[in-house]
Amino acid sequence: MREGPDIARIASLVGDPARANMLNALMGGTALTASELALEAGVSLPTASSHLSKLMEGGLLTLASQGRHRYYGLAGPQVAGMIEAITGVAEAVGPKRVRPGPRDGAMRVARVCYDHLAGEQAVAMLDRLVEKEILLRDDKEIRLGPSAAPHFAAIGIDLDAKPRRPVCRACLDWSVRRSHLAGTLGAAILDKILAEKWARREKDSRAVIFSPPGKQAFERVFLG
Amino acid sequence: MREGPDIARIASLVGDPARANMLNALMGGTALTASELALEAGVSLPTASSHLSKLMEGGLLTLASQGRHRYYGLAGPQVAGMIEAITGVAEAVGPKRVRPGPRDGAMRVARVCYDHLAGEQAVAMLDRLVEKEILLRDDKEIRLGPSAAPHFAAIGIDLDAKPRRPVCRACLDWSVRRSHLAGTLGAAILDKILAEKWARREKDSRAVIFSPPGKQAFERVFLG
DNA sequence: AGAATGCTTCGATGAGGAACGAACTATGCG
DNA sequence: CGCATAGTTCGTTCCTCATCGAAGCATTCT
Repeated sequence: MREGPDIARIASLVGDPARANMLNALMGGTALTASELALEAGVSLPTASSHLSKLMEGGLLTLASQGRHRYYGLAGPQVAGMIEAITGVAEAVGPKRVRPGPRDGAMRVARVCYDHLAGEQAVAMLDRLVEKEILLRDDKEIRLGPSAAPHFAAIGIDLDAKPRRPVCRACLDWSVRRSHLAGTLGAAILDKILAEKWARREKDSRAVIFSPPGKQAFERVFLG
Repeated sequence: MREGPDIARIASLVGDPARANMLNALMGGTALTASELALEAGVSLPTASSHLSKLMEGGLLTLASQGRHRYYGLAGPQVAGMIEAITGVAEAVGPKRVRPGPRDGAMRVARVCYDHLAGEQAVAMLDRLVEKEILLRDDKEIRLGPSAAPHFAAIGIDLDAKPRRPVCRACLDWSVRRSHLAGTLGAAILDKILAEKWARREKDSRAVIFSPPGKQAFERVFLG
């Protein structure tokens, strides 16, 4: 019985289904609030809170308090790498799905990441907005371009009427490995997509399904 | 509550102290019997047996029956990589020892990861092999370059005489946070290092200690 | 200030699972 | 054959820990 780093302690933190679901959700790269993580894990808020404090104590999470919101995020790339490694083993060992189910395909195309759109559609949209210089990206930051306010106003999105959360944020997309648009603007765009009924959210999933006319409309407005 | 690979199941297998000790012991690369693992984990034989069947069922171990002995070993490099990743997080998160003891120093330089070499030496070796284009790395995959076969043949490593395990694999090194070489090639190189007596294995540890002339020889062959 | 929201703590309940001793199976040795 | 060694299975005991409802803080909105 040798003494080493307490690997069992770390592994058992990930070994609870509720906590595993939370960590999995955080693999998207965005920090999430306790209630979102509770929903994600399928447990009540008190239970989630208990799990979160354990994960914090275990050093797997970081906490950013913003007013009455508390955003939990993965503690770092090393933790993310560990989750990825465990996921890899679980996939290799688990029932080998011959075909990646349709839900997985839909998730890759478009899904909800916290409160904004993620997936191939979202990455394409950000690319196009930057290309048209409506948004400007320096390094890893995204800022509004001069034509941003009128452009979004024309679509029905008012950039000024937003709370103090950052308007633009880059959020790393796990399926495409590139950034998509987060922040209040990202959230407002997702709101519009759902309000216009261009797409609907799959029940009990983060997948977002565009209707054929909805997809056309979306592409006309944001990719045109 | 999404459905994915059952990461909690795998993690909880590692999350029990007794099982974690067993897996840790198997990271040495040699297969061990149930009684040895019981001793290693500090539990009774029946308890160990129960744990071992769970690990088997979870697909983390392989079993080789030889007469009345049953040798348990890690199921593959992927599992070893996962254990390393978890160990890395545990070390990073655990009580930060101000001074990394001498054994830790040796571990950082060179150690056994399942059946191949890890640590700074191993990372440097992979870097050099890629630099010389003997190996090619695309994204996260490593493949043999055109000159690989003759190069390794000259050293006495036959790349064709290998089973169906992948020849090259990247394995994330927790101490350096970069990849080293796993797969059958990684295993063959470790074999050679030990066979040539360039280095010896520390008793009851995964540390690998190079002798001064052995280190020179290793660097001439693999870093030259 | 008061109300509403987001989150944590407390307390009670319950289920899963880790542990071991004893009994059982299998292989090897004289 | 019997005896010893290696390992698994069974049954029981026990304890941890996940879970939730209710109540308690904290922060923001009106």
